[in-house]
Amino acid sequence: MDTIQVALTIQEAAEKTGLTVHTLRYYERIGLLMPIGRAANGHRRYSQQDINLIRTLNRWRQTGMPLADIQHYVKLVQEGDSTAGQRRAMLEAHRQTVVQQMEDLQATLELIDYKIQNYTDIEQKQEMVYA
Amino acid sequence: MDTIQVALTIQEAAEKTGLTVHTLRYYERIGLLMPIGRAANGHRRYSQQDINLIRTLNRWRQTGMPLADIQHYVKLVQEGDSTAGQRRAMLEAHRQTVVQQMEDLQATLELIDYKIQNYTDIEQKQEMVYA
DNA sequence: CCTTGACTTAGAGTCGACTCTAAGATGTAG
DNA sequence: CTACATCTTAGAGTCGACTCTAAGTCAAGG
Repeated sequence: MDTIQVALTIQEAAEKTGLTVHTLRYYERIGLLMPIGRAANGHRRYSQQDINLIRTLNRWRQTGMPLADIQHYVKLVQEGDSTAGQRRAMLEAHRQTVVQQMEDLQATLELIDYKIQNYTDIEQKQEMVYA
Repeated sequence: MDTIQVALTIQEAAEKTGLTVHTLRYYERIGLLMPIGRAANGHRRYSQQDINLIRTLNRWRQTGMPLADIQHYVKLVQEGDSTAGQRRAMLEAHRQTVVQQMEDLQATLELIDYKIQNYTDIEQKQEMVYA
């Protein structure tokens, strides 16, 4: 099987990942996403692997992992198999924060629903608790 | 029943709400949390109602509601019953973003677990997908 | 040949949300 | 009476994460 090696421009990569071209360059500058391949004229060329990595990083970012940590994670990935244990530890730590966030969101959801119910009650002439 | 009217200092309010005294003053300056009562000497005195409001706001904030929106919400609270509909609409909108966040977290959790499983497999001599 | 548009870099600017500092008032303990 | 803690204000500084600008390169179309 001969897989065609796609090589997206920064514009196309931006579309595929939901980031802006500015952000893609910024990520590269701070040491995330290194190294991105270049065309003969110096333009960036994003491989499918790059896109996959960026999509994964987006998930970490969306769930509150600081760029500094993501940076560390990517560095471990680049250092190869010997860092597998450390990466696994990072994932397990992040798993815990995600679980915690879900619990917080669940609690907030209950509060919101309780308050919405209060507003519904008010429409039936009851008194409202403050805020 | 005679409820004792507690009036906490800013220090005590900070302890009860998990914010710093700096943040409490900052929130007041930007028009959140107004008006906070004052002692004869000009020092802030936080009522139980203030503490309750701050705790509620903390939940909104922890779930990604921008301070500007929280500000708007508090303003509506202060304007009284006539704004109940608008407040309800805000809560319902925020409910949606919270639900969305939970879905994102769930998806990320699955990704994390999948990757952790990969690391477990690696320990049994399998190949790892990139990142 | 020249313009247009997509790219490049280094560096400056913005934004949200704090976080801290400086200078001064006041209340209590020794 | 004085030292110390705790408060007050206005305003400056920080931090994370972008976001934008300026100046320049380069390839393709008219």
